[in-house]
This record gives sequence, C-alpha cells and structure tokens, in this order.
Amino acid sequence: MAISTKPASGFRDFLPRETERRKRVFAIIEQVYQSYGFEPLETPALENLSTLLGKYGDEGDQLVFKVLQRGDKLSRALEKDSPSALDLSDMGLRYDLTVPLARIVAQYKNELPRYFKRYQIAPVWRADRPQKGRFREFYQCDVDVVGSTSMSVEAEVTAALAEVLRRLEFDNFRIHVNHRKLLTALMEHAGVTSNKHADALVAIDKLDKIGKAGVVAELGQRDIAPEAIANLLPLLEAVDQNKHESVDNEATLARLDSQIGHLESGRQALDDLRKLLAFAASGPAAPALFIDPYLARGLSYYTGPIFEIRSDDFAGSLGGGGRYDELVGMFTKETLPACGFSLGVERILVLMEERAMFQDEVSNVDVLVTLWNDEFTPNSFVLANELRAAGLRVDLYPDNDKYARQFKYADQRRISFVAILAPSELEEGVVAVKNMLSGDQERVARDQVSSWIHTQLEKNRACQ
RNA sequence: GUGGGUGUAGCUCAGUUGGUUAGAGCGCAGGUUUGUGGUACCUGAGGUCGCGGGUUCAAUUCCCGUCAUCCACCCCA
Repeated sequence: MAISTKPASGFRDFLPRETERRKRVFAIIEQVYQSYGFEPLETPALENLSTLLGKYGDEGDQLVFKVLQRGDKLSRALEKDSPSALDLSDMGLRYDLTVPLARIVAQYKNELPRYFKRYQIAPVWRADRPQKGRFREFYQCDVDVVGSTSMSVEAEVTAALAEVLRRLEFDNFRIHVNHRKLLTALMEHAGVTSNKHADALVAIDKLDKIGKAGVVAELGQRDIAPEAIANLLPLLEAVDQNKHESVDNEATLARLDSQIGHLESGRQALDDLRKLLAFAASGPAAPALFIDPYLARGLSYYTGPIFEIRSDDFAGSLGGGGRYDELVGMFTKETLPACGFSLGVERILVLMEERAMFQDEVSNVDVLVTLWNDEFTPNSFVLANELRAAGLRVDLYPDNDKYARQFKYADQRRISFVAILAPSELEEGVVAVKNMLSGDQERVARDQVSSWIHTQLEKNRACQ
C-alpha cells in the first residue's frame, strides 16, 4: 500500500510559484508595518501549555495542538488510571502571536523600550476542521503596541492595517469597532444576568448574518430571560439601517450615549471610541472605521476596544484585534497595557487568488546555460560563472541532453534567455543567445554577453 | 463536535438504467526536424473506477460501513 503523499489535513505545501506570491504579499505587509515604526520579533513554535491555556476561553483551549510528553515522563503518565490530556502533554504549538508576545514582554520587560511596538509574521496552528480560507497551519501578521493605554495606539494599529489592505488593492472592507465595556453596559442595561453575558453576545454578534429575528430566536435558545430579550430589541433596531452605505458613527455614538451613557462602563467605552475616531480621522483607516455595537469577539483576553475586518467578499473575518490590558499580568505581577491587530493573510491570499490579482509572474532565472558534452562542460561552467559574476541569475543545465530537451526545460521554468555554447561558438569567441519570448537568436561577442542580456532584460521589463 | 456534497489516468472531469476490451481534454514520454522550446501533426505510457464488507450468476455502477477531501454550522484569521 502506497503511503499518502498529501500533506496532513489542513496543512499545505507551497510550490515555488505560490511561495513567491506569498512572499511578495508578506514583503508589502512588512514594509507597511515598518513604516509605522514596528520592529520584528520571533518566538518559538512550541510553548509550554501553561503559557497557552486559559487565555483563549474553553473553545480556544480545545483547539491548541498539544505535544505528547517524551520518554519516561510519558510512560509514567500512561501508567495513571485515566490520564488526562494535561498529564500526557506539556507543550503545544502556538495558537496565536499575541499570547507569546505577552510572555516575551513579561520576561524581557527591562530590556525592551518604554513602548514596545512589534510586528510578527509567522505561522500559528489550530486543531479545528479545515474549510474555505481556514487551515490548521496558517500565517498571521500581527502588530501590537505594549505600554500605553492611549487610544493613539488603537488609531496607529488600525491605520497600519488599513494601509496594508490599501496597498494590496482592497477597498471594500470595513473595520468594525466595538468596546468590551460597551457590551457589558448593554448587557447590564438590558438586564441580562452576568453569567449569561457571553451567551447573549455570541447571539448578538450574528446580527448581520442572521438578522434581528434570527438573533431573537438564538437568544431564546441560549436561555436568555424573555424580559432581557425584550429590552435588547430596541438596541438592535438602529444598526440595520446604517450598516452598509453612509456609515454615521457619530449618530451611532449619540444613540448609544442616550441609552447607556449613564452607566460608568458605558461612559468610559464611549469616551474611548470618540477619541479613537478623532485620532484616526486623518489616517488611512478613517473611511473604513465602523462603530458596530454588536461586534463580539470570542477571545477572552480583550478588555477595551475590539476590532474585526470584514468584507462582503468573504464570510468570515479578514482580521481582528483589540486591547488586552490584563494579559501581560497573567504572566507577571506588574501588568502592562497592550493593544494589537492580527491580519488574516491566508484569507486575503484566497481572495487575491479568486480575483486573479497575481498577474505579474516573472521568472526567477535570467539565463540558462546549455551543455554540449562532458568534455566540453567545463567551458559551460566558465560561462555560467562569468554571467553570475555580472549579476545575472543563471541556471546551468545538468545533463548532456539534446537541445530540444534543454530548451523545453527553459520554457518550463520561464527562463528568459538561453545561452548556447558549443565548440563552434567557443572557437568564434561568441555565445548564441536566444530570447525565449521572441524566439530571436543572436551571436553575441563573448565579452559583451552579460551586458547584452542585461539590456534585453530591461527591454522585456519595459514591455510588461 | 454537527450537517451536506464528492471520491474513475499525474490534473480537471465524462460514463456505465449492474454485464465480458472504462473514455475525453490537459499534462507526460517518443517521433515528424541531421545543434533549438513554446504553435501543428503522428505514436505511446498510465487506472485493483478511495478502502472493507454485503446483495447478485455478475458490482466501478445498488446497499452498509470506513477513510479522505470539499462546503456549511459552531468557533475563528
């Protein structure tokens, strides 16, 4: 029986062409993040389970890929009557980039600047079922600022994000913004008991997906008290109207103010959101920011403003984030405020693929040098090395195949030029160079080959 | 974890109302060209019709199970 050669479910191989596309997108993201003053960070793929668990809520903990203990520890764990997952494993693959950042900050606080602005583009792993735009191994692109409670951070982080999307030629996206404290205030105002807040929020979060009636039904299923549901109803009214065109954040805030402005948490939340809008007003995020009082996020560590990028082109979110002022405190006594955003590159790549946004495929080799026979091959090496020294990307054909095969290979790799060197060329002091795009072939003096090819490459580039 | 679709050549998919040699396009290999690819023409290689069981004289086709994959839900990037 043959061994399956497919990658494990939810994991992917990237062949060179796709790898290059991904790298190009990552490079743009990195460039934008750097332009906002963020610095790079790398952390391990594996973390201790004590670092990972208890930060993402019950569902999140379930989705952490756990790594089996090794050696004697495993044997001892297996000897227990009914060993639990925690007995059998001690480490797990990172679930996101935010918790590792919190650990880093707690560990290296004295070595980091007063405000730590870091970006990280790296894979994370989640043990859930694959779906469109959902994988078990996928890259996240995070930007976070640690050390400040100012809404200037929220403004910077959303701006960087909007700028990335703009550079990738996405325009119809919205950055939904809400506030944990606003949600708490809404719940209190409606009389939802505190143990039911999370349940109610999950239902309300689906407003734009299943509509008001759907939300009411789901609230019922989740055992929310009928009086509380009745109280929530008027709060659900307004957003339907301003959801798409003409976003009027001021009106939304004013309406919320009249409803929950008298509550302490509500007042704080509205104050934050107003500042956020004011600080972001001049930046690239401004037109995309959308105050959405029904946005809820599952991750339990958020404490202040929360974000989610949505687009009509994709069912799920394209990214999310928020403020988590207490997370660092889970690792050390002295906590530090923080806020950040995670961009869902994989989903963006899926959309870019769908929209055929990758047109400009360029070869990664400029010239293929042909072989004649073993005796003559040293001459081909000399030529290849000359061309490389002149700054060209050169591939040397490995076997003494007939030219048809050598050309076919050049074609397959989309190599722009083939440099043919055989005894007659060597004797005349020339190289026969064929332009694979036009089919033209020219005998070029040996000492001018590299500059000739450089010139032709320029021309090709100009044509595209 | 729940529900649904799909599983036939390397890839994308036809097909068989159960019947004896299972097809196409693309790709691949060889040739038409005696140093030249991509276009044209010719030839060829490749399939236990996902796996296991059942019904039947007979199963790739029907039934059950299983695995894989995709989509949706939950949740999320």
